Amino acid sequence: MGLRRAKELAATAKAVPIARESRFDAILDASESVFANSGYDGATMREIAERAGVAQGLIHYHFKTKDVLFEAMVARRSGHINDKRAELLDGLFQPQGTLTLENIVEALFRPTIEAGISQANDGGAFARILVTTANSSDDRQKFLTKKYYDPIAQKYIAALIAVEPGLTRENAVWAYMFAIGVGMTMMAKTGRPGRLSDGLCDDGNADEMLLKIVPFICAGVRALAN
Amino acid sequence: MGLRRAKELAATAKAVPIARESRFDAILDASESVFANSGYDGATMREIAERAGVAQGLIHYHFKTKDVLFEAMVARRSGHINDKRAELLDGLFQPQGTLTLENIVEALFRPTIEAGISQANDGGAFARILVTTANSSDDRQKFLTKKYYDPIAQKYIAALIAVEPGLTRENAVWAYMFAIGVGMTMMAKTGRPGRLSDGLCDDGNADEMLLKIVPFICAGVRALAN
DNA sequence: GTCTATAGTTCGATAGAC
DNA sequence: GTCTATCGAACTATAGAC
Repeated sequence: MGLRRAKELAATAKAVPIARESRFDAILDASESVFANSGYDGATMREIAERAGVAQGLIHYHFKTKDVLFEAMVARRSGHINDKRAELLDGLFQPQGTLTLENIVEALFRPTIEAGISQANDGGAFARILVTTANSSDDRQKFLTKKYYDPIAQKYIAALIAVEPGLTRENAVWAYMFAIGVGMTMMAKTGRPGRLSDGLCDDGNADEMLLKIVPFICAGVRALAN
Repeated sequence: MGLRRAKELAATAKAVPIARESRFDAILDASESVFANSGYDGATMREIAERAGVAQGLIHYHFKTKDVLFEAMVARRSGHINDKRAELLDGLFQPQGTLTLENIVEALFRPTIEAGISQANDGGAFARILVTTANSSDDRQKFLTKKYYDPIAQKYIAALIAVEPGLTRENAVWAYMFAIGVGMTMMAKTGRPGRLSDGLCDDGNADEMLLKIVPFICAGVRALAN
């Protein structure tokens, strides 16, 4: 039952195990890298089918339309990433956790980074989708951001206020948006940092970047919390 | 001589006066809003023609291909914005100027903001293009970023080091990239800040946002300059 | 569930009248 | 310079055999 499974995926947004190698999953994997490299409109069903090693017709059997495929792909991986984010954040509030601004910011980005690295086919593909999705004014992407990312955003905004009581709610929302903006430069993997620095900076190395990003964001947040 | 004019536009990247109302300019104006709302692949020549109030064939007479049109549009406005940026930055180094980190960051963003606001047809359209262009891994946009935005980026990176000698070149490049990332959240106009804050934040108000962004970025830069 | 073949649509670009 | 009309290619989606 292909299409039903795809719709469940999109409806629940839960952490469906990202396992290989049914053709169904191969299509979703291929979607990630093709959509990431070409955008929604630039991507073609033919290219996705080719990359997945299946007939084009099979994609329509499983997902019916390109739109459904796109949302199913976002749902599968964002469910996984955001569950991890929520789990890390909740852990910081537990008695054995250490609720600091630094830990919050790290919890915000690490799941995305690790999801990108652990991808077998194309490291960072989904991160690039996440980036353009979260920051697009396109209606489709606005809808998906609202559905899959706004709820977890609210949890992080509340956490920022918890560790920095000086933050008004307004400033906390700005701070969260700015943090996401900074994170984009890490996740987009444009190669621009390397180009601008004659190779000193490497936006392919997520751990090194986290070492720069976390202090940058934390200082910025505190500047808004006076 | 339409196409020649378009190619000169793309080749020089100079501040061509943004004047209306030849059909040539009407096409460029329409391109901005259509490309901004739909992306390169999502935009259609038909929609641009309709928005410009001209026949579709006329676009091809002036610009030959969609690719040339896109670059001509980027060239026209980025030339204008980046000339202004360079002028503001150079002014800070003059005897009568005040070279501070805050002033540098403000000079970085204000021309883009004002270009967005002063647009008659669709405020912020070009800012959205700039955002996706500068942060895309797409080959076309990578090329345009390199051609139109990397030179001015180097000037700003040098300025950051000038005011914050503690910055290594590597950290200065990261700081610049992060600053651009933060600026995106301001320029993309997704409406997300308003949604997340129940209307407290308004990403349509550029001046209010600058008041939040400048302290955030300056604190972040200084955190990397120890 | 998976494939091949193709229908139906839309798009970028061109031709040619004015 | 500007328009109308249309070509040829590429795309999404469907039909039907296996």
